[in-house]
Amino acid sequence: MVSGLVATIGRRSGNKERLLLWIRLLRASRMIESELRERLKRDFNSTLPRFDVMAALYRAPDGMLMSDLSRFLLVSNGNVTGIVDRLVSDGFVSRARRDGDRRTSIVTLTERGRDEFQRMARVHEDWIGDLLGDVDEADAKRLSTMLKSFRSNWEGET
Amino acid sequence: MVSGLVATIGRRSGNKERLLLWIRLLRASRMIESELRERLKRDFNSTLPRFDVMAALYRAPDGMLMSDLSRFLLVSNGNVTGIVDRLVSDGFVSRARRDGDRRTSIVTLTERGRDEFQRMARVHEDWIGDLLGDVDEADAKRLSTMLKSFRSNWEGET
DNA sequence: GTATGAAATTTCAAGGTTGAAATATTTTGT
DNA sequence: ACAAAATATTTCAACCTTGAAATTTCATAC
Repeated sequence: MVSGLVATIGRRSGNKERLLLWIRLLRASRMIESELRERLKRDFNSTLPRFDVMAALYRAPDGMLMSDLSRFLLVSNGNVTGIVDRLVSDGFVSRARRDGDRRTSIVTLTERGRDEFQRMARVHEDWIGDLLGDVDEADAKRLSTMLKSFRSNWEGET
Repeated sequence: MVSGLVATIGRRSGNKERLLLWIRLLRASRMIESELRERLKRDFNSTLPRFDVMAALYRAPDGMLMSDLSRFLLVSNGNVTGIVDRLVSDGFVSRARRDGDRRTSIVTLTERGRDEFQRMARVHEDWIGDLLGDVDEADAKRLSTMLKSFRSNWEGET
């Protein structure tokens, strides 16, 4: 780390390819997200973030803390507050104060929430199958595997 | 299309794999986006949408119409208005009324805007190389190719 | 030339998103 | 017991995002 060459040395080969990959990755997920948003709105008068929260809660029958939701969904705490607020006022979700620790509240799907989510999930799976129809099963698996390894290796770097 | 089997017939095989792929795709791009957002804020006091607009304008020395930007970036018209407004007030971008058609205005990067974008772009490429470091060059190319075919085949469906 | 419709943009309300500050509660150190 | 640190959540301002309505200007038909 002695000369001005450091900046150059730091560059991996293949960064151009990675940049292109990132652009296409982003573009693909934007297109799909946009289509899903439209359909969720049209058919269920809902949104993707609401769907995500309900999906998380559906898989956790005993409920989740706000911070669990936030961590699992990779979004901020304040964000979850707002989404859950609206889901509560729609009767799909309930907050229960927990004795033992009065800072936290357990969030669960209501009966109505479960029903509504099941209706959405059924269609949602078909939509994805539809939107990703060009990717055949084998490719889907390979892509999936590549993306899986893709955890947050860089967390905590400068 | 005569029986209750229709719903089942409509399903492609491999939808489970596609669903998993979608979840991982979304998760990956969320993680990367979040990291980029943080770094752009920290080092340039900027945001991803601003970066995207500037990148588009950088590649179009003669400028773009608002609607070109909107189409190219896959975001709504109203959205672009706000982002460009803020870039203008920061002196990175300028709107020029065009004679011939007074409905439109040509948006271009200012001198300062070009400089600033170049500074950002240099670092940005390294960031992506860093964040996608686990994907080797060959995989990046394959993934890229798969995602490319991924245009909007479904546009205009029900 | 004048109405009528088309096109480009802006405005606006509602919701999503973050990061930081504020609140409330629990835990820990002494 | 008490102060201080840690934890869970909410609040808030600023920005992003959409879709629909409003505005301004242009093009077309008559």
